Amino acid sequence: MARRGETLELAVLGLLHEGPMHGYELRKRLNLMLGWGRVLSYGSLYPALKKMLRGNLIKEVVPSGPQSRRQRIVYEVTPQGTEEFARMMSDVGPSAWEDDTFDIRFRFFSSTDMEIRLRVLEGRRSRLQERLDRVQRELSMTQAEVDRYAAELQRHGVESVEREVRWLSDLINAERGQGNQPVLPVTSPETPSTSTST
Amino acid sequence: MARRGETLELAVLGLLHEGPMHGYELRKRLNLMLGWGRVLSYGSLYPALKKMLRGNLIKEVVPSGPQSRRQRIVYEVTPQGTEEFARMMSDVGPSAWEDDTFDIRFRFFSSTDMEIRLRVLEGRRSRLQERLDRVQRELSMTQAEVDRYAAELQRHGVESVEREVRWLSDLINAERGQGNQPVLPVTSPETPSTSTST
DNA sequence: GTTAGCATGTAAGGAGTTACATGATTTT
DNA sequence: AAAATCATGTAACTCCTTACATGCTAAC
Repeated sequence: MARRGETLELAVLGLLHEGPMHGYELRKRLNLMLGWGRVLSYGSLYPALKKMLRGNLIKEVVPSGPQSRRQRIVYEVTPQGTEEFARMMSDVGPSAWEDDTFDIRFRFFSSTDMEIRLRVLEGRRSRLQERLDRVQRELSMTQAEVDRYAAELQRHGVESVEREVRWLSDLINAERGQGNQPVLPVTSPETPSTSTST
Repeated sequence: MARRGETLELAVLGLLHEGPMHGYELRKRLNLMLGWGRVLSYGSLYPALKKMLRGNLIKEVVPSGPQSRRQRIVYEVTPQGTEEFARMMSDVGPSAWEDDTFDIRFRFFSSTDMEIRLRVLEGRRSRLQERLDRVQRELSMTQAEVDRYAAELQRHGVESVEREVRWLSDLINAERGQGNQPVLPVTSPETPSTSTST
């Protein structure tokens, strides 16, 4: 059911699976992936880490060297953490193709199997398709007086979403054709606007 | 200084300037513009309307017809509301080119003059450019082991932001060349990836 | 040795969601 | 007349940010 707030946990567990890290470092990496603009504050991160410590998902690493270079607290994943991460990744509910969550799941796709990946990609795609349909429908009703800038914003928005749909479709094909072709997914030099008229 | 939370107020005032509306209707329109996926809950909207009522930014409209078709409460903007809206729109601070806020400001660009519009567009553009630079810089450092999916996500992200930068540039040019050309801004069939190497 | 930036943390508060609760109007 | 959906509202809670507070370590 993926309660809200698992997003950060998922991201942290994913990153820690790539190696032990301290909070400050985690934040830097999270900021690179989280929503492309947002920055995560310490006020969110540290309490979350504390909570995960209490839940035994992660544990503090005792630095092996003699002089410990104390102060920074390095975390690593516990077996329970690994289990929980796997559970979260394979728990494909509607929230998995939400804007925020999708990126994080995608980022850690290597940790799941193709079946899950396909379900997430396809879920995301139909979610976007729904949005397009909804806007298109809504647009044909309000048609009357349209502000110039409002219209331009709609146009650009629709185009962006259509673009992401194409991206997802390419990825889905790549996953399906996996084994035959080189799996480097796409980088198509922009599909030349395959008529998207109503 | 645009305190956070003015976003919704701005959107509501903007919409109400296009005509009186009741809350339910407002929500529908807000959902079409707000963040392209998010839906605004009543738990946000109605308290916000109450607050704006108290602040005299909007007022209830007494339905003119004889049988009032009661139940829905139609709002319209007060002179103070118009004033406040103008103030907000011309208050161009860093928050004006934040993801959420930018779209709403753009949506109501018709209500401001070119000077403001240009400042918002240019601000947004440099904000995006900063992001790109930051990622590019960060990317050259972490270069080591890159996960396939992580890399693909980065690639797609960078491409999307670059795309938006081009869009903004076109709009800026359209604003500047305003009066000469027909101002319908662009719809360029995808600039063929002008090398964005370091 | 002092400034700059690394590193961790907490408390208060904002903005919005969920869930709940209710009643009117339109459709079937 | 029942069901659907329009329409408004409130209370509790969640997630996150801001602002504050503190100490270590590296550079100059």
